Amino acid sequence: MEKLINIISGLSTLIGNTEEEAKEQFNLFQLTSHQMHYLETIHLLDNPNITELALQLRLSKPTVKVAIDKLIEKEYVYKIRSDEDRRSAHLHLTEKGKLINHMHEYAHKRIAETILRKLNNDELKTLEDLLTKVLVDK
Amino acid sequence: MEKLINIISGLSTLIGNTEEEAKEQFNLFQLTSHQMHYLETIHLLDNPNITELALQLRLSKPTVKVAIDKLIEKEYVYKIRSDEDRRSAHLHLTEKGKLINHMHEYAHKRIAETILRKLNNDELKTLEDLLTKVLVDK
DNA sequence: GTTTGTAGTTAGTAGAAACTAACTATATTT
DNA sequence: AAATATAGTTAGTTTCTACTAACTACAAAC
Repeated sequence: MEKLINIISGLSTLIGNTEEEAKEQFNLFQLTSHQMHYLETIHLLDNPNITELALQLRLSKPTVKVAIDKLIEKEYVYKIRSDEDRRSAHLHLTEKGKLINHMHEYAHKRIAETILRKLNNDELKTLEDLLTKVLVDK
Repeated sequence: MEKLINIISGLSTLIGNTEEEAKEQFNLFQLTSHQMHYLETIHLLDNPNITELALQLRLSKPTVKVAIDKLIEKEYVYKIRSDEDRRSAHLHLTEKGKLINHMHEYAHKRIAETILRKLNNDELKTLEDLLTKVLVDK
């Protein structure tokens, strides 16, 4: 188990650093880590309304409202009023807002490249199968 | 490559979520994510002084100084004045501050357990060998 | 159709987190 | 030894981040 934990630690560092670098690449356009987290959570929850977002982030609705207003102002997010419940509005990422996902994709691609550089075809196939086994149904 | 990227994405999510959960476990003792990042960076830089820490975090020295004062107050960090340059002081984590590392270790252990549950001995050995190959000398 | 509930907003406030400018104390350079 | 530079600190300010209380508009329950 000791060895496995060390490997996971290494993997965690590799992924963390690569994501960090990717953020810096994309960070040219001014966003705080908090604001990035908002964008990620909107993506994760698949267009939540303010109440759902506040719940997930464990913040009050006014706090989230103010933060979202700034992201709307900066054109990372827009609102669509719900037809089913006209009190409510769903949050969507603009193209600019979706860059946050591209950022993660970019990081993952870079890690994939590292792996491809280190392994031959057979090894790659084996690694994919094993990791798939690890990841299925959580 | 597509398949590999998806696997990495899954792995990244698994690690991210597990670290997140671990943080919540340990979060009983009041620390903001910013403050945790300070502790992690002090560990990463291996007892930096204020100037080095500010440089790494890309913040001004007064900002970092104020933040560190609070962490000292709360007994997560202490300072040792340098003998070589008596203007300077190095930052150290207290036992309480080192919990931040235990937190990561705890997350990694939990991931290891997930893997052990999914794979048999042969598969585990193969996975370890392959990932070791991926991780060596970056 | 009146009451009660819910989504979102507005206003006001408190504390945290960032900055610049200017200071003290120690080191280094000339 | 005087001038310059560097580490850390202090003071003052601005912006960000969070909250509660109270409001509007719509929905649901009675």
